Amino acid sequence: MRWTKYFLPTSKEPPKDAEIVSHKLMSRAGMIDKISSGVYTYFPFGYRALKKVERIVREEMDRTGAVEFLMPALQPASLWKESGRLDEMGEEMIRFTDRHKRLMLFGPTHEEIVTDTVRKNINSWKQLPITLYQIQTKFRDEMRPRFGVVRAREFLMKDAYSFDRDEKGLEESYQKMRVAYTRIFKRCGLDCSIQQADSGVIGGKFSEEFVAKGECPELEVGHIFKLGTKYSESMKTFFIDSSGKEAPAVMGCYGIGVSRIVPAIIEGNNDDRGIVWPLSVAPFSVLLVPVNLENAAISGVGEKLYGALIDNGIDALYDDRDISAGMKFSDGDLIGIPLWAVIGKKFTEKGKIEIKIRKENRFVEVGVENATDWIIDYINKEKRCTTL
RNA sequence: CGGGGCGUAGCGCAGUCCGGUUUAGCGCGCAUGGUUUGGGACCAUGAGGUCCUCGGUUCAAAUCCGAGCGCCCCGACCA
Repeated sequence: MRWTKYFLPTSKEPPKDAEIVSHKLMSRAGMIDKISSGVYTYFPFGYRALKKVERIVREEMDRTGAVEFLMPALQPASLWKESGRLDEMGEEMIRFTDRHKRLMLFGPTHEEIVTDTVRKNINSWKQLPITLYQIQTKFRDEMRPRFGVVRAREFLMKDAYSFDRDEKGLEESYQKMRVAYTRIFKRCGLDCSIQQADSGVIGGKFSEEFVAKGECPELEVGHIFKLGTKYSESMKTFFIDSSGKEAPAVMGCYGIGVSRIVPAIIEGNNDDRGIVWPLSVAPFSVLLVPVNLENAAISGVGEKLYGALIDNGIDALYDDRDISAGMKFSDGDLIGIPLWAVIGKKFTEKGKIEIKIRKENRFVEVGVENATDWIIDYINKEKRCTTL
């Protein structure tokens, strides 16, 4: 991507309402833009980070054998009446009456829908166990949104629901998810602890939450629940077991605040100059910095290197703006791309590209012809470390 | 939802107490021209405003009064 063709508005000053470092940096680095209290637009740079996280989540969920699908954000209140949660959820749930005077809501979570799906389509023990998941926008009318996208009223969530024949099966499904969660957060560069938690409105008998470390008092980035038969009993989700008797499916549900992971990563990966992305979730892997575009030799090599990186499938951002070197470096630090390839002084003096490793603040000089290979090697090496 | 604060150019703010030299300013950003080009450069010129909205007081309102809307902070709440 060429910076001049991209939409990446950076700024020196954080917005006045930003309190925590991740919120300040996400705003300054042109990742998000507040539209209303707790409601944000993801700008392209922020959206890329979100998609990187989403991909890791998806890969790890698929690895457990969970099956991806998509439920509606818009839901009829009637299903919630059935489960008994219509009154329980209160004002946090965004409700409205449609033109037919039917009470509708924007889903804050999806136990009711998925339970309905399973009761209509699964009736034998042979079809179990199954775990379904989706990555979708959730709506919660938080009393007090804050910390940027950390506690928003509209946010992206991965929610998974397991259905088992019995308690033993639930235990297995639950443990699979627990392992997957650990892998997901590790791959995202998050340092998480697992704590036993209150199950709240979701209910069930046991739950654990994954809490990311950082100055931010929130997060919690994931929460897994053993629901048991709370929903399957109230919503009559029964199957015929191997002895021919009717039994309620034993459920678990597992949430990850996908959009919350992004600020959590930044909380743990920044310095006084800006974000320091882990390679696994960085919006771009490489930042290409030609120091002076009016120097034909520099811009020539810049173009060549950019082309070579793109041809090799490396997601590179080419800073082709005609601005001072200082500005490029400052913006580069702010947006925190892991690898930089600087074409400047060392190039005009001795034909070397300077590769900066952002997190180590270390420079490596590489000959022009070796730069692409060096970068590819580095990226592959890092990938091996973080894929486990 | 209780308590507090704020709303003036794209962003950050001063001016509001004490109404009138204010043509409503400053910094950043933006545009044009020139000098620059390894850590947010400099000079010159310029564009950009329903002073949150509505109503009231007054000869006169960004400034005083009332209502509304929006945003933030503290608390309570939060799969």
